[in-house]
Amino acid sequence: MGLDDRKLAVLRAIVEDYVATQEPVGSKALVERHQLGVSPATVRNDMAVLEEEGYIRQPHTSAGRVPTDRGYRLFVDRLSRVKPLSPAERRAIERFLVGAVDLDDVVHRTVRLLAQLTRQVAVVQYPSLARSSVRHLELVPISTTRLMLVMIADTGRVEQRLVELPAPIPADDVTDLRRLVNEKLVGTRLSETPPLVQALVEEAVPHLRPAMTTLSTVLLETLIERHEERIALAGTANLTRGGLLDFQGSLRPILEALEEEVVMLKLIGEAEPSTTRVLIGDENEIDNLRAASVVSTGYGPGATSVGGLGVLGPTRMDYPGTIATVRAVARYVGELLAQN
Amino acid sequence: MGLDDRKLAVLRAIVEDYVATQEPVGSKALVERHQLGVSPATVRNDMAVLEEEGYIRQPHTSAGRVPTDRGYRLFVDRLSRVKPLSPAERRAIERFLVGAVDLDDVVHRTVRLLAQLTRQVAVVQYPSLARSSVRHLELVPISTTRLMLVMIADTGRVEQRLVELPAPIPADDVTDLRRLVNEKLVGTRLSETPPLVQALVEEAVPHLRPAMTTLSTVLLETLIERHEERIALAGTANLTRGGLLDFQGSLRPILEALEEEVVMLKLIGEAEPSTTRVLIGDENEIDNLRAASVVSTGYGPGATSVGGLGVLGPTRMDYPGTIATVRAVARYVGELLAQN
DNA sequence: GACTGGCACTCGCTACAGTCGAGTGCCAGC
DNA sequence: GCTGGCACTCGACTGTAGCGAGTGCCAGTC
Repeated sequence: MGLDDRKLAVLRAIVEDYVATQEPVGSKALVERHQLGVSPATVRNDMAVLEEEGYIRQPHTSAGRVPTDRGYRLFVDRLSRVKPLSPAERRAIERFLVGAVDLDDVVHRTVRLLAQLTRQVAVVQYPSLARSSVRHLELVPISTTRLMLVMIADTGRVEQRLVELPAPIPADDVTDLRRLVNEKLVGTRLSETPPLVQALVEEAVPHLRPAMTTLSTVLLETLIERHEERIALAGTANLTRGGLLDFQGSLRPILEALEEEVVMLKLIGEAEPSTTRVLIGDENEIDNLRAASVVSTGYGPGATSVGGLGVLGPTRMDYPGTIATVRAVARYVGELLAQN
Repeated sequence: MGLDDRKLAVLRAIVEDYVATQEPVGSKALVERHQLGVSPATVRNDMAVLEEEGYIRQPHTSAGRVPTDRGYRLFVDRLSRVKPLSPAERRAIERFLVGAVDLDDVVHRTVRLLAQLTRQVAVVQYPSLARSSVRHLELVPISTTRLMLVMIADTGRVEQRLVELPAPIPADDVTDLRRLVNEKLVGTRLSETPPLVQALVEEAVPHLRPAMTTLSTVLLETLIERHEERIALAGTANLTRGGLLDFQGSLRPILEALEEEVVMLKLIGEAEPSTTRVLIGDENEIDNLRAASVVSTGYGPGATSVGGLGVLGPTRMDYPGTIATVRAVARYVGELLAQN
């Protein structure tokens, strides 16, 4: 029911203290460390209400209180402001990202930076192929029956795939194929490409048709089936901070989830650059991550996202700081991509 | 000193039991579970000698014995045979690796397979560029002052790097550059390439020289500085098996080391395909891995290695089984590459 | 009516003592 | 050189007791 201002202040104080100390916080310690202007007894009454409403709980009778997932949620939604980054952090971000030589490098630097600043596990999705446009397609003959298809996307991503042709093909035909696919596909978004690829086969002159058919299959399979979404990870060692208290004693489910690219993609791959998503504990749909929280956002050169990034940590996490860092890093990465 | 056959048999029995049960093994249990043909008292005498020689130790007085790193070493060198793989394992390997569509896919499948079969952390190095030959170099114009350099190696590896030209360059010149670099470099081993790249610059006609200079710099930096060695990891969740006993309670140092590609490369990137290297605990030069063992070997299409692969786990590890699996997987991967 | 001080109560944590038993080292005897 | 026997060690476990942080409740005050 109506939580008055002081009760909210008590909840905020509990969250802040618990995040800082990792220990259940009691009424006495609370009034000592925060200017609440009331006595411990009053705080106790407030706590009782907060507990009844499900925002905090006691690990055992006669222990202090600990925020619940619901408590963190309220804290994040209504009680915290995004901390401005310190100048040192801003500098760290710039220094880290300047000098990246290519996309791989940008992604790797970003994920390490994020892990280091937040001291959590960081996840960065490579710019999604589905949201990229084709900049160029290259066909490199490997043998008479094999081509290497190299696709360069406007996001800087480069993907290659071996094409096994049904029959040997002369060099001139490769040139023709290359010209055809580039004419049709350069500049199109990959998600809108399938009908065009279809058309390519139909319009091809008869003697190119078999090769074009194989090529189109590879194109569709590789590029459109979102099969090729990739992620980078860093900072798994940070999971071991905070002893075994976080993650209810076992890192196993977390580590397992982190290795499943599909899972991670689902987790971080959906937000727009301007919004930041916070998933707290139980809100997470992935069972293995019920003891963890995820802060994620999208990034991209403009207002639309080409990929997601975020961090994963214990529910007992510095949300305001983490949110600020994740946002800032995403913005910098977006700028970096825009320069490209 | 002279360890007679029975003492060696006792050591073997201790290693086997300890690996299986994860508990210190006592003299009585030993004679019950193995046909040693002597009494516990005799075994105790043998154990005393083994302990004196540093092959086993007691966690505390009045506990059973546990092998030391030195004990495992002796076990691996003299007391164990490589277990033949079960048919099920062979089938698993084949099924897993058949159907890989490109090198990335091969590497990813391999590392997952290895993690799954050994139930340890698996590490696979991508085929080393230094040991690859150039199959083709492609230059794709991105803008008038930017080229994408794509290198395809005979191992299937494809690397790309952006080349920022000092001045705009017409399309015809790009064609010339492409022809020149391919003429000179295709078929050469990357480690032998530097002088050739040098020559390219010197022999270039004047108006191509600035572009060629930049290009050669990128070539040398990217491809030869072994900067681009890469690895794939899988099975970190396996570190949490065996509770907290392995790795003396903290996964942190291990996880940290695993994230350092340089460290991992040093660890697995040196053996020939025919040899298998086993590093046990303290033998490891990397401090963070003093509590772990590493089994690694090289793989390649022929008798020379193009990369390394291996697994990392607790010193308390099934060495014969792990060694067999690592070897078998390396051999299969080699065959797969040879077909290419 | 809201806040406060006081008080009895709960219960996890730590320390300590006692018991049990696996495992050892040693020794005399075969 | 092997064995059975025996005294000994010491970690693991159990039970008890005391401490103290923290609570809930209540009567009193502003």
